[in-house]
Amino acid sequence: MNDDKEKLYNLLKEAFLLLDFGDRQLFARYDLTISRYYALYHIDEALGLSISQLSDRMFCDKSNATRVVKGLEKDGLVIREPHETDGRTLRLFLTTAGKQLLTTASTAHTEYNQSRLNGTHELLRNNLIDGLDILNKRLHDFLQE
Amino acid sequence: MNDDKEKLYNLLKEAFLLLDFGDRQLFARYDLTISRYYALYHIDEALGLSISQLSDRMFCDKSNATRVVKGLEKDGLVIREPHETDGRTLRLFLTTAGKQLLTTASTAHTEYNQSRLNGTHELLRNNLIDGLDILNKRLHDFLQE
DNA sequence: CGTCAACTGTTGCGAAGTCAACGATAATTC
DNA sequence: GAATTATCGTTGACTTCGCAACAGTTGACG
Repeated sequence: MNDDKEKLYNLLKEAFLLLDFGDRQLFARYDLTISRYYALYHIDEALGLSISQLSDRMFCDKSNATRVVKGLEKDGLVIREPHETDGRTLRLFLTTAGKQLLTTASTAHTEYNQSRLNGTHELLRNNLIDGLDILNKRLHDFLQE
Repeated sequence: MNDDKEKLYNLLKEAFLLLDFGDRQLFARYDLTISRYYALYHIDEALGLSISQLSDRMFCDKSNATRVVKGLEKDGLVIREPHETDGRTLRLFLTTAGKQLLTTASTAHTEYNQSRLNGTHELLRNNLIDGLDILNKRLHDFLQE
C-alpha cells in the first residue's frame, strides 16, 4: 500500500520532533542549541574542516553554518583560520573551552539518551539503525539522479 | 553499545531533512509549504477540529497553527467557524478549493514518494513503520514521566 | 596570459518555529 | 452564585532556517 509511504513522513517527523524537544532542553543547560552542539560535534570529528564541509555534515545551508560558527567563535568555543593555500576557505577548530564544553554536553546527551531510549535497544539495533541507514542512502541517491 | 543511541538522532535528522527537502520543492508548485499541506491534510482527516487539536496533530505550537490557518483562510482554502456551544474554540473546515488543492497535491506527493522510496517497500513495512511507531510511543511516554 | 565558469563565505530577506503573555470563555471549587 | 482555575485562540519578541544575490578567489580553457 502507498499508505506506508505517506505514513513514513509523519512517523519520522514525530520521532524527530520528540527527540528534538528533549534535546533542546538538555543542551540549553550548556548555553547550546542543537545546531550549536552538532557544529561543535562535527568540527571535533573533522578538525580543520571548512564552512561548506560543515554545512554538508549538518544538512543545512552554508549561510546557516556561517552564523552558527560566528556565534561559537564569539563565545570562544571555535576559531576560524584562513586556509594555507586556498584564499577562499576557512578552517575550523575547537578551542580548549570548546572541546571541554563538547565533552560535557556529549556525556550528558548520552546519559539522557540512555534513559530516554531505555528498553528500545533491540528495536534500534534490529530495525531502525540499519533501516534508516538504507533509507537515507536511497533518499540521497534519489536526490542526485 | 551507546553508539546506537547517538547514531539514531543523526539518522533520523538526516532522513527527515532528506524527505523535507524534496517535499518542500514539490509542494511549492501548489503554493503550499509543508506546514500548509499538512494543515490541509489533518483538517480534511478530522473535519471540524479545533486549532489546538490541529497543533497537536501537527506537533507544533498553537501559535504556529493559528498563523498557518490564517494564511490558508486568506487564500480561501479553509474556513473557521465558531463552535456551537463552546465560545472559545473554532472549528476548521476545508473549502471546495481547499479540498481540490489537497487532492491534487496529495496525489502528486504519493507519486513522488513512489519513485523516491522505490525499492524500499519491504524495508518500510518490515522495519521502519512499526519500529518508528514503537519508538515514538516510547518517546512520548518518556516526556510524560 | 585573459576570459569565463565554479566555488567560498557572507549578507538581506521572508517563512516558520518557540516561548511568554494576554483577553475571553468554560469549568471547577468553595 | 462567586471566585478561582483552566482552556482557547491570538499576538509580539526573538531565534533559526533556506533561498537568492553578492564580492572575492581559484580553476579551466581558448
